[in-house]
Parts: sequence; C-alpha cells; structure tokens
Amino acid sequence: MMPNIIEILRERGMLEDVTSPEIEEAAKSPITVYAGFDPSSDSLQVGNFVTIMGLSHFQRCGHRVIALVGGATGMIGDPSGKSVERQLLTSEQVEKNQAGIRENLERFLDFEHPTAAAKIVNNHTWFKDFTFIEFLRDVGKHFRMGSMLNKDSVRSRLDSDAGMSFTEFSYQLLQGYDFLRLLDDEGCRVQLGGSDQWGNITAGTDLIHKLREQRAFGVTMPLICDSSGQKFGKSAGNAIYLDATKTSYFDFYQFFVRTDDADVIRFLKVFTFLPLDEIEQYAQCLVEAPEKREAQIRLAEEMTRMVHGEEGVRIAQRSTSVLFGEAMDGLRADELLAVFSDVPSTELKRDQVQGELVINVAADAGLCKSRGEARRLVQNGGLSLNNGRVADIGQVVAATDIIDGCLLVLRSGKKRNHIVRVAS
RNA sequence: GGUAGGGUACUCAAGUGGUCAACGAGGGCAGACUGUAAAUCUGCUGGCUUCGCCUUCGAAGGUUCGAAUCCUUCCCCUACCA
Repeated sequence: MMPNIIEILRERGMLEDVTSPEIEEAAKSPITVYAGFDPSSDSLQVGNFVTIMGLSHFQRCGHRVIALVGGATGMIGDPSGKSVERQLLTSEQVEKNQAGIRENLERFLDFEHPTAAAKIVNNHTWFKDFTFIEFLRDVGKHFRMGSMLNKDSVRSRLDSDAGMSFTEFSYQLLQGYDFLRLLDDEGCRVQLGGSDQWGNITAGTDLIHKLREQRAFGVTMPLICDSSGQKFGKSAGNAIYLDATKTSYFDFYQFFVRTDDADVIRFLKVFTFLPLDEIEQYAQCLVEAPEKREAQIRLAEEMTRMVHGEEGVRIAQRSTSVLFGEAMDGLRADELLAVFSDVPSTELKRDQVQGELVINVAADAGLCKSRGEARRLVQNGGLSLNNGRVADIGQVVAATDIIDGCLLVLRSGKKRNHIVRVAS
C-alpha cells in the first residue's frame, strides 16, 4: 500500500487546496504529477523550494514526477500574483536559464528511479511550432471569456490602474494547454503548484475535462511568506539561489539561521524531510530556550546539506564560527582564505589599497556601491576592517593592516563580509 | 479615433517659477538594545576631488537672471466612450 501523499502534504502544512477530493482515491495507485518552473533566472531560488519539495514528496510516495520548464510561457510572463507586467525574456535567456534549472533539479529529484524516474520537459517543444491560428482554433476555442475574466489574477489586474495586456491575459491558455499536452504525452493527471496557480491549474483541468472527458487534478500548496508577510526567499533584496556561485554556502546557511522564531517550525515541516515528531521536539526547544536557536540551526544544516552537501555545511559552519567569534587575530592569510573561501572577494592592486582611504577601498572592492555610501557607512559606525571598527572617514589602510601582505577583510554591519586580495 | 487623467529618486507619493538633490510614507542600509531574533529607539538613503561642485523630476527644444514647475512638439501609460 502506498503512503498517502495527500495526507503527508496535509500534515506538513503543505496542502492549500485540491480541485477535487477524489484525488486522494486516485493517488492510491501510482499517478503522474507535474509542476512548472519559471525560467526567469538561471538558478532556482529558495522561493521555488516548496514546489520542489512537493514534487519530491510525491516521488518518495512512489509517484512519477515531471518538472516542466516554462521555456515558452517564460517568454510571456505569468500575471498571477504580480501587480505589473514583467519584462519579457529573450529566447536565448530562457534557454540559458533552463539549463541552470535542470542542474538544480537534478539534486532533488531522482532521475534514475527504476519505476518512477523524474523527467524534465520544456513546453517550448510543443509551442514552438504552434501557429497562432492553430492555437486559436484548437485551444482558444474551448475557453470561455466569462471564466477567463473571472480569474482572480485577471480581475485584480483589471481593477488596478496597471491594467493588463492581451499577452498576459492569454497566459492561462498556454498553461492550460501544457496540462492537456502532458496528459496526452505522459499520462500526467495531476498538476502541483503554489496557491497563486489555482486559476492556471483549473484552466488545465477544465480543458482536459472538455476535450478528453477525463478527470485531472490540481493540488495547490500555500505560498510561503515569513511571519511579517514578506515574500519568502529574499535577503537584503537579493534572492537566495540554489546555485553556489550566485549565493555562497555561507550566505545560504546564514539565511536559514536567521529565520524568525515564528516561522522556523513551519519551515522545518515544509522544507525538510525530518519526521514530524522530531520537529515537535524542536518546537519544544524553541519554547524553553529560544536563544539557543536549535531549530534554526537544524533548519540551516538540513537545507544546506540538501542543496550543497556535507562539504557545503562544513564550509558554512566554519565561516560562521570565525565570523561570529573574534578569532581573526593570529590567523594567517591562507587560513583566512580557506575560511572565507566562500565570501565574495575582489583583487586590487597594492597601490589601490595601501595608503588609500579605507572608504575608497570599500567602494572599489564593491562592498559599497559608491564612495559616498562607504562614507555614510563609516559615519554610522558600520564598517570594519579586519574585525575592527573604522571610526574615522579619514582612516587609511596601513601596511600592517594587510594580513601577510596580501589580504584585507572588510565588513559592512555585522554580516556582510568582503575579502580584498592584494596583488603585488 | 474621441474624452479625461497620468509619467518625479528602489516603490508609492508631495511639489505647479527661486528658500528643490526635491516634503512624506514604505522599503533598504547602518548604529544601540538582543538570541546573528522580534519589538523599539537613532542616523543614512543621486554622484563626486563633500564647508563646494556635478547630474537628476518621460524626451527634445523654447521663454526666463532663474524651471520638476510656464510654452511647443514628440514618446509612453491608464480609464471611459467609439
């Protein structure tokens, strides 16, 4: 007997809604499920994690999963949950991004599974040869204006003064057709998505019902926000990516260490495979000794391990212990480099550093956007050089500041570090 | 095509001839406090060779000693009507 996927999602707080309760029955035997990923960037972000975990749970229950990369739809832009139309991508960008996403997904889904191997498809393969006229005849014909206009994603935009373009309005047809196509090609009967995808998913189930007289299902998961209602997965305005070259092990780990108390238990349920009773123990820790942040640390560890492996965890933790201890003195440049292997660094020439104003070095190295910004940072007491606060905007980098003659560690605030390698 | 309302910094949004690098809010960054938290308080938030200079208020011209503000043309957005 297969584990009940719907029940699992439900008890982990990952189930928002289903299009029909019959799915619970249908999922008692292996079923094929798909979820779409938008190729708007060349790496997935932690914001995509819920969907990945959703698929992964399906696969672990013995179902077959398909990740649909929206090569075609990504060129249109989904209006759901967005207040303004986004910029369109070129086909080259989409193609490049798709390759990156594939790489990300391969770490979470089992593509070698004997009976239920995961699969990646790109909707560009079926849209690229579809002519506009054919599409209107074969697909558009089956959509009714009433139901299209009634979708929340459409309505809210029509009511706003941003309005909506025809292109965006058509988006639901494309996603609806994706589902139909996956049913025909892959026997896929379930679409999984965030709750903002409800309208797009029902567009697909309705289309399938009309054209194939079959029942297909939609499963939506709650959109993950932090407790202050912010969209999840941004830090300092930057998205947290799964790709280590875009977001370092250290930053990735730290992002989760800083999870709010109010969110951490929910995140453990949604983002990890830890058994619920174990998570319950962390909830207990949180009540008794919140300052230990055991739940946050476990979350950070689990996440980093899943995405970057043991090596990633090790590097992140080592950097953490140096950064949040004061042990920088007495470390040699090569040791520091190892610890900070992960921290952004810039190489500058010696004469750009030695004898220069610290604020200029901070700006040149890219820690601050401009000299003015660096100056303001110092005036606020927020810039440090090798773990010591820069107190005066006139401070100059002395030869003795350059560790082993080749390295500086600059920090903005408590968290943002930057290495300056000094070339001779 | 007609009519009306718009385009100001990251976003929203004031400003309708000088005191405007441009009120305010949000966001962001930083400081104090703390648990690398929340809440709270404080500072900063166009650039620079920073007691000064330079570039910005959809675009280009023009009027003026002086324009984000007035005039002309153009571009774009939104709504209603057709």
